[in-house]
Amino acid sequence: MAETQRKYKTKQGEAVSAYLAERPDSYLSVDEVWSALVAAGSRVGRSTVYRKLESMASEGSALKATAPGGEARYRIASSSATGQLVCLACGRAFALDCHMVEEFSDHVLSHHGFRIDPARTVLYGLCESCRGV
Amino acid sequence: MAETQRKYKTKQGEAVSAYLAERPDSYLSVDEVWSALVAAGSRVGRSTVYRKLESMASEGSALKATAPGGEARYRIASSSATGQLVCLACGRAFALDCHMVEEFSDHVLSHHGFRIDPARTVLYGLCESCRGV
DNA sequence: TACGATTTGAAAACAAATTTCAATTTCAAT
DNA sequence: ATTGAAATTGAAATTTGTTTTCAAATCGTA
Repeated sequence: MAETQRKYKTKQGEAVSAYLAERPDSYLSVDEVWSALVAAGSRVGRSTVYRKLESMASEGSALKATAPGGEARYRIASSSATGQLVCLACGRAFALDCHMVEEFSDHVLSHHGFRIDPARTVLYGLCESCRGV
Repeated sequence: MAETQRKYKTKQGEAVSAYLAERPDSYLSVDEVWSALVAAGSRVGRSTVYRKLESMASEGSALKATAPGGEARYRIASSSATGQLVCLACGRAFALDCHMVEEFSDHVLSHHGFRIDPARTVLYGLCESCRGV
């Protein structure tokens, strides 16, 4: 099991969360984060990036979406998005900022007895460019 | 790439879809299906179960949900449901039959440019009994 | 039945994520 | 500043889930 808390601040951990924070609306894969950091000169291991992103997700400071290919993607939690979209064609993830998300989940809760957790839910479909229009 | 069409009927393929049809409300992992079939006496390979479930999902006769754990789960496509609910606590799956699903996805398409595919989307959250009330 | 096309399945290949563990780093207490 | 216990790192190994390979078996049509 991955550790859920980290008590010491480290350069590597800071670099990861800083990089996520720089891209508030992108869902990034572990390797994207890792290779960007390495390209930028910080020497950090892949496993450290895995660990940091996972711990951010479990403490709520990052959102995690599992893309169709199977790899996890993360985005910083501070943005205002209410939902998560993943394109089945290109695999890219998008943040959805829409008042209807809350209306819809409220309705499902009151009328169907199920409390949707939007942070854990990924809406799959086709993004604008993959729809061919 | 997995084949998306199958032209010949085979015992193994029939066994897989028959087993899924026997459990209309369960999301089953590949290994659950495979070991149940083997336990029941039919000699079938794991790869065949993978292939058949994947082809059922892509032709629409099964629904695929990638669970938080990371492994894919499949359930037979049910006729009237407009959405799929999976409880994060107990793991059970529920069919959601709700007019707002269509309203919501229409809105996301027209206002946000993303066509949600409800058959491929699983809404995660807490079911009535796991909410403890 | 005979034939070409499809499917099977065991094993190998693959890919993403996790774990291992010795070396390093952090931070609080001197 | 120095110490040392606890936490973190990272390269490599391992695990886990899935896909591919390819020869053999099976399917369905002629």
